[in-house]
Amino acid sequence: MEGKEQLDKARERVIETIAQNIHLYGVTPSAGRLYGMMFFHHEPLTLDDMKEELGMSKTSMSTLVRSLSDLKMVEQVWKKGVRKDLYKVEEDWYQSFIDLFSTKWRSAISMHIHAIKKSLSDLAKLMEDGDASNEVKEMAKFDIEKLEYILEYYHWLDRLIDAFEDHDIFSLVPRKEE
Amino acid sequence: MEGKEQLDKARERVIETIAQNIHLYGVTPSAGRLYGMMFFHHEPLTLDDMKEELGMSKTSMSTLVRSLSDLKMVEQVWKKGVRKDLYKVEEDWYQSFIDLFSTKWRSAISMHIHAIKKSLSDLAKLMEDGDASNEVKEMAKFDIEKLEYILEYYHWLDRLIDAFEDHDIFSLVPRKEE
DNA sequence: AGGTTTGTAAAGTAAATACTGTACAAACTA
DNA sequence: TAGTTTGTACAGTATTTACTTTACAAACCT
Repeated sequence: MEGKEQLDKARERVIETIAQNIHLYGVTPSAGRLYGMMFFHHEPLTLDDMKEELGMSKTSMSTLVRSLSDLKMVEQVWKKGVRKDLYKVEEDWYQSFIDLFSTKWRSAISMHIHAIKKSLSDLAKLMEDGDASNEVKEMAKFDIEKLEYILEYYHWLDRLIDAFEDHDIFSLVPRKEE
Repeated sequence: MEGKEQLDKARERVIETIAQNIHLYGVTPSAGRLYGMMFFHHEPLTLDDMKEELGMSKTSMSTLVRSLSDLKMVEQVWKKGVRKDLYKVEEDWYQSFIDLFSTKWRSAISMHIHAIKKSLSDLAKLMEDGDASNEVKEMAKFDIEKLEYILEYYHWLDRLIDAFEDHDIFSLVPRKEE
């Protein structure tokens, strides 16, 4: 197969770039390499295929492919007659990007909102407390202001993710440049 | 100072939530704790203040504060008469979020675009190559298609970040909910 | 100038994470 | 039914990363 080397080199370059930047998705370079390899495979792969391609243990393939699935970057496919689990990359990269935000940021936002609300309520009680020193109340007042500001910010983030999930973002930034 | 305990507890809750989610910014929980602690300090802090507050080494404070500065989450301030370096948190969280994307994604995008363009050009040469087998050319054709697709995607990402940097995003998702 | 103070580089240590090999349960095969 | 195959939990090892201690250069102060 004359020319296969050049082809592989062209692929390798892109795969390695993915591996080096995939930390933005919160996974390791190995996961990036796996993803990149799968990207250039036109057919779905089994764990044994991956093990073969990357020269890593099957256990690693299992855990890496799971982490990519959790991020919706890889999906399982079924093919009749095939017993092994098959996986392929999610082809819609725009959607993958959106899913990344949903999965990674939503939970963080709700944790933050929960913590802030609880603290705000505790501080409100403190402001009512007759025993609390004026000095403390003064600080509490500052904190309440700050917490209200960041609460607003997290609500904004939440609406931002809505805009991605609802694909409203494409009206601001269209998929194709005009 | 009656009530100080409750105040500190309310702060601690928020700080710990930041620490647990700061990995989204690509830094460690310690950096998150530092950031959170600084957030509730109304005055700028020196490295020694931080060391004191967190009970960590001064070297760690230096490296952590630098990583937060790189993300534009913390900024250095000057105060006449004070010899030590002073730092405070960037108050505009919306801007910090935008800066996060600029700093973290821009470089990744340009690396990707560079690699893809190079590989596309190599594959184009391969297609012209008389010696290359038809089988290889067929694969190369597939790869070119895929690479053109993801190149388009990265250009979209680039324009997306423009929309953040230019604050156009606020016309789609306003800061305050109406 | 000499003597401090301040921030960070460099080297070493402790802790966390990534990866492997073994073991086994669940699903399939005959 | 017993015998395979397949995916993953678990335990152990290797590598990486986070943090500390020591050391020192640069800036400041008499």
